[in-house]
Amino acid sequence: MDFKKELAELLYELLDQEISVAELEQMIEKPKNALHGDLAFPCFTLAKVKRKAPQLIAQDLSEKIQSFTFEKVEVVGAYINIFLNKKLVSEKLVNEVITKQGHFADLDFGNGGNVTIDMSSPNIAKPFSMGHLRSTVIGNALALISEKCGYKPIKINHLGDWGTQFGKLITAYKLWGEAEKVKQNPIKELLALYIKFHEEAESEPALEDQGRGWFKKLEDGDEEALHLWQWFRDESLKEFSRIYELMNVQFDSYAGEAFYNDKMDRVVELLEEKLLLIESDQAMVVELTEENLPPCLIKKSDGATLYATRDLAAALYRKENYDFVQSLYVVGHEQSLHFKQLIAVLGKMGYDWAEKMVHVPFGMMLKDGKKMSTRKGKVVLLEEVLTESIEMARHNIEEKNPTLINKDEVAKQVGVGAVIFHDLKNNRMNDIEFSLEEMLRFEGETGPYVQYTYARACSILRKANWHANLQSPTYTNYWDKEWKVAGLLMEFAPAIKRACENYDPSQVAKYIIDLAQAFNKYYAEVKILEESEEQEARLALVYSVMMVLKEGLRLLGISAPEEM
RNA sequence: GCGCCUUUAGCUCAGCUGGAUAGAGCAUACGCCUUCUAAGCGUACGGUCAGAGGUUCGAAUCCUCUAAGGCGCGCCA
Repeated sequence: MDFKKELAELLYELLDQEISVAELEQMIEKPKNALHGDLAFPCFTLAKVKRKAPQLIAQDLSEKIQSFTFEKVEVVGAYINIFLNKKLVSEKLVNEVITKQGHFADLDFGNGGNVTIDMSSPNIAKPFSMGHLRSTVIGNALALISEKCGYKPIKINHLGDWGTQFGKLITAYKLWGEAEKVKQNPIKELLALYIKFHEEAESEPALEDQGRGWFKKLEDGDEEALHLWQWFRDESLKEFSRIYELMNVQFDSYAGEAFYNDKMDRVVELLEEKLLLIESDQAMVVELTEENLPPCLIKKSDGATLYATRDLAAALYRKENYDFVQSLYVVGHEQSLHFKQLIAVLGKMGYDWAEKMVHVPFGMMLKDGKKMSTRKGKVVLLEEVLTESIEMARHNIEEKNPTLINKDEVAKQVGVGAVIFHDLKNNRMNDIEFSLEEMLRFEGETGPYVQYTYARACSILRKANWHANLQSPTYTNYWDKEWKVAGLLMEFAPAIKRACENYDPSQVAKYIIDLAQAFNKYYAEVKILEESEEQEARLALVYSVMMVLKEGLRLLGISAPEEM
């Protein structure tokens, strides 16, 4: 179903095999303006090789291009504009969707290779903020997309369940905490303690030392410290799982930072063996001057380990356990340097797989133009946002479709879908200014818009009592009005490929918006349920759109209600 | 100071490996439900693609510099 390639092969022969098919394929483009056809071949570059005016070359070539696939070949200036045979192509595409259904646009370049995805990774004893939403939602979409491309994703929730903040938290709890209050409202209470610690520490610097002290005890296996830590962790996980359930995100592993506690000595030993570890101001570091990077800190002066140490241990563990062909880290871009260092250290250790590790950075969620800070209590809680969004969806249902049966379920799908889509529709590097209003917008380029389009398509099929028939029907009509929609079906696979290769789910989001827009225009223009000779073909097209929208939403981690 | 990222319509953003008059959504104004879900569709309005050089037949896209904003730069993660 690759018309670009077909054209390239044709041109290859016409141009006396002087330019490779691959190169020609590169030169063929998709015109922005529909008046310019479906494929275009600019002849400027050929002018040099052929030593002939590009317009003449275009004219010359156009006369020789003949194929059943192309219904019209036009020359405009130096461009050859090619119009695909709408009927042939549309029918091919629609029939392919009907036969493959959800597997339409499946790709196989992943070759079954394992891809570990480090994602979500909220911090224990802290609320699940909007910031964590990005990592969760992007990671989940990347997992689904890479699976669609033939990889085997392994989603790892690298929980922030270790580190000096636990020392601080234990200190705070022992000073001001009450067991009852924590039991009643764990995250809120623990967060309050954490904030209080930082407030007090500003005037009482000794607290910081106490915090470090308690963390050291924790690392050394002090019973009281361990007990409190376990308790904080359990309560937090309970709260997180509620959110994951709401968003329909599952993990293959919850191995967080604490999991690597007993695996770090080995890293330090390996570094020593390879003579990479050197002392600097009583701390142990790996110098990265050759790589033009600041040194990577492996051990603090008090002997305690650091983030980098744990991530090295995690990388080794993942390589040994999953033998990944790619290892993704969906982590905010403020940690870019850390990952550069991490990869550089692994490279210095002689692991060639270090280059298979990819930091997938994303912009920050801002509040009033500034980064949200847990310590200052300036966070927006994801659960509250989701709850509001669901309520809003519910409200809309009551207003627009009061007779709907499973209102709660649909409200959940739409509300959550709005939040996820809002996060995924733009380039992940953009910072997002948090705006509840924006997030709860259900019109225009939004998740609910796509879901709504899907529901409309479902509704037509339901009323027509149309079911996919694998007999590969033939259609007698022409596909003029349908062309914009049908032609878009062939863009689905390329969009998925782009999304996978660039770790960019927004490619899929943009594609389904385009398809939904095209379909809604068609829907307004053509009364599909009106009896007509084209009806069978039209219903098949509606089915195709329905299928692709559903699959596109699925790849983003969004479910599609059949009615809303 | 050094490094990374960002800058396109009033706002939020697209623009795939450079190609034909720079596209959506929101907002604003007007229009379209006795007929497939109006969470929709249409029309209008809206642009020195931050600025300056350069490469090219051709630059929002590539290179250099400048400006503005963000993030990071050894014992936090």
